[in-house]
Amino acid sequence: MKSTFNDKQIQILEVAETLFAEKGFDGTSIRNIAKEAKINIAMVSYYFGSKERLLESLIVYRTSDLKKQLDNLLLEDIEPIDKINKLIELYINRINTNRGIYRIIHFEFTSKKREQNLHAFSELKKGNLKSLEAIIEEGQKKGVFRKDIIIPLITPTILGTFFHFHMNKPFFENLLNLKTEDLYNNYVKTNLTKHIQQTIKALLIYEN
Amino acid sequence: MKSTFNDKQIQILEVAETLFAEKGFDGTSIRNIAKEAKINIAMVSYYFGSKERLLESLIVYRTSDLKKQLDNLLLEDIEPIDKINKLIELYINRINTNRGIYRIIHFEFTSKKREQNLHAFSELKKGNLKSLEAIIEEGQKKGVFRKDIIIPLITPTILGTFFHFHMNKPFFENLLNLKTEDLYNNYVKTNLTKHIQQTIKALLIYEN
Amino acid sequence: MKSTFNDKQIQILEVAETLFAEKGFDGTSIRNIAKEAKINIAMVSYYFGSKERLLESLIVYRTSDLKKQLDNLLLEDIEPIDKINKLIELYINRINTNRGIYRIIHFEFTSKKREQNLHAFSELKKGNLKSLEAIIEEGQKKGVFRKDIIIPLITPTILGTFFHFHMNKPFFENLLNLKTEDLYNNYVKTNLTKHIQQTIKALLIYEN
Amino acid sequence: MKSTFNDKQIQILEVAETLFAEKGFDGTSIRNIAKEAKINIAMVSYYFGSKERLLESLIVYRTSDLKKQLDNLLLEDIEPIDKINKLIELYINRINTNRGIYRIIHFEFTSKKREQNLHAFSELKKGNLKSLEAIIEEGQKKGVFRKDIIIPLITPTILGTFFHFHMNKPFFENLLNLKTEDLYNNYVKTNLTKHIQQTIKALLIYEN
DNA sequence: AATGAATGAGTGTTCATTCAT
DNA sequence: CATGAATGAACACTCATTCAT
Repeated sequence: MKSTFNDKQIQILEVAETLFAEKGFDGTSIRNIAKEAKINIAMVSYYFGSKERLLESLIVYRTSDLKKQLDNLLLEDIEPIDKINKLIELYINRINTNRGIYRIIHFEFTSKKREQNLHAFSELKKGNLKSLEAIIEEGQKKGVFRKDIIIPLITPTILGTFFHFHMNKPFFENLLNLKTEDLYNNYVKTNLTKHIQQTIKALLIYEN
Repeated sequence: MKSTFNDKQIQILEVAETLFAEKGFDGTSIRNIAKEAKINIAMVSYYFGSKERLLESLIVYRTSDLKKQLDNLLLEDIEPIDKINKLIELYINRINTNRGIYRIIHFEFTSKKREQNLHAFSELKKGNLKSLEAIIEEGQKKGVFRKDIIIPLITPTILGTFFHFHMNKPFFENLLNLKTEDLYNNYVKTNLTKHIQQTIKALLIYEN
Repeated sequence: MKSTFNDKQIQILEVAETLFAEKGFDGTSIRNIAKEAKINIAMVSYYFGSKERLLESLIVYRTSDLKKQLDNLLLEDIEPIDKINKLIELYINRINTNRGIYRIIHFEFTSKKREQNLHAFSELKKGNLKSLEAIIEEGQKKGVFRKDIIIPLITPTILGTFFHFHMNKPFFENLLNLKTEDLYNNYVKTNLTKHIQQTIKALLIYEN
Repeated sequence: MKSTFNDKQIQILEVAETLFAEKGFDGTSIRNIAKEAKINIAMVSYYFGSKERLLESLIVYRTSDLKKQLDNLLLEDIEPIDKINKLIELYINRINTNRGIYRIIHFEFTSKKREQNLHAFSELKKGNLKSLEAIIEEGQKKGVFRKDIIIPLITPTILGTFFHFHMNKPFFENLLNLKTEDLYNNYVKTNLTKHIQQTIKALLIYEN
């Protein structure tokens, strides 16, 4: 799919992403965005119609290629548990790289106020769940995963663990002595990812 | 600790809690609060100094007795795994009952903008972690828990799972057919709690 | 009835009256009013809620005592034709003195956009019509007025003639050589008033 | 006079007429016009120079043939009073048919802000007055009209009555039970026209 | 101790117009 | 000749806070 956003729109979207992530949607003013992006205040309304629709555009802009990545993963010829591990890695890597947008999604699309706004976003979540179901059912057929799994609760554990860690970044930076951004990122990519993979594996495989 | 808030302050705090939870801190105006609480607009500044300090007061007001509950749990004479299960139950029950404040905490104290504001809140988190460490170390000594656990990552899994579920309430209500508030609450108290307990148990006990 | 407007509100109302009359409602900005009245821009919203409601308040402020004047006239012990003449004089004098508000009424409350807004204003018009009907029916009973009068069309002739004259002030000032405001006002009070009185008298009395 | 407006200009003029009549000049934006007329926003400035000059063009476009109609009337071989009646009918019919433009004229060219703008419009009014004078002087010479008439005040009575009625359309629709546009138009063409004709006749003929 | 009045700064949005192409 | 892109200024309105009483 070809992006429908032009250069200036992308510039605005990226500045908006940063600011929304830092200060929240309501905490960011169009003037903030305009100043940071060095564009005229009127441009946001001009290009996106409204601040609200800028947010929607931002979600579309950032999530449009996730589905493709998931589909590719599903087709790989590897064991189910490895698919799960790769899926976790993919999620965490994606979110950690695009921290901004996922933080925004996490914040802004959970309040009653905005929940109904983004049909596209709800569809994304359904698609993600479908992919996960496919993998787990494959594992169940092969007899390696337990059969009494509540699949929709897996995603909250994967994403929730990461988000809670990330949302409390300053706390964990301090606690785990992750003084630089690199140390933090490295911890996420190794220890945190591994923790989540272990957790999910334990849940999927071992008796309780 | 004796509460230092008078009746009117408490009235304001409770209205603020509801509104902050519904619309976020920036999305809630002092006017909203004043109108809802049927008090004068100047009262908020008068009683709390500023909107920001109202938020801080709110955190203090709502979290001051959590520590006590945790301490009591630690002293109970039951198996470590049961303590963990009770801890999970306590957390989820507390958060689910006081959704407002935890949602606020989750939202407002994770952004760069406000992270440094609440020393007290950081202390709370450290205290919580200490309690969890105590239980797990007890289980490790007794030989029932694995020794290679990264304890600080347990909390993100417990709380993150719950939060992610709760943040996507509309999505899961729809997906799991939880049409009423009662059905939703019941699902949280049974299925979701059990899912988290199983997850943590699997993680703490089984080899990987 | 005691006015419910305080000094500052009255100050705003009077400035608004002048500006709305000169430039129309849409042509006048809250900034214009604030600047002219030397008050803060926020005061208009603060005192009246919105620009629209400022206009409503203005109508109420200026028309609230007209009914009383009409009632007094009805009770006078004079001939019907003299009552009509006095009514015309009263109308013209009132409108000419309060040109601003009547110009505004004439302009702003005739467009579809705002017609329904002011119930009070519609009631005023009904009351005026009632008074006129009372006088004319009295004259008809006394046998001095013709019986085939369409009473509701009298008001358009009285007010319409005046308004059309007034709306084309510059044209008539030039045509009739009314170089000063005094000359203009005098012409209205004598010649124009007399013209309208003659017109209505001729209509009410003579056969066609 | 050959129209100097091309098709696109005429399209813009006609949309502008409708919108100006409905919402006033200041209440109508170039965007409104462009959208309604399905043309580019820049077209208005491009074709007419500015929004103000679009209004002027509109007046010219719509009033350019009135003079001709009046001249024809003057040359008819009928009694003066019949000429007056025909003149009234002509005016009301014209205005009622082209309500849009006359409403605009009535609204926009009477405020201080714009009065001086349209020389052409002032000339139109002078021409109209000349025609009326010609008819009345003819009647006076024939001895059928009174000699003490202030001719310039006749027009305000004719047009003013109609306008006041029309400006209070909703009020009279309700009062006179004119539920459909047809009923309203019919009332204007019969009752209102007749009322004005009677009024002017009474004024021109009967002693006071 | 409590509050109504008031304010300057800021909000998102729309305005008429310009200009490069 | 025509227009999409762009803009600075202005719009009505709301903000958190202050202050005299």
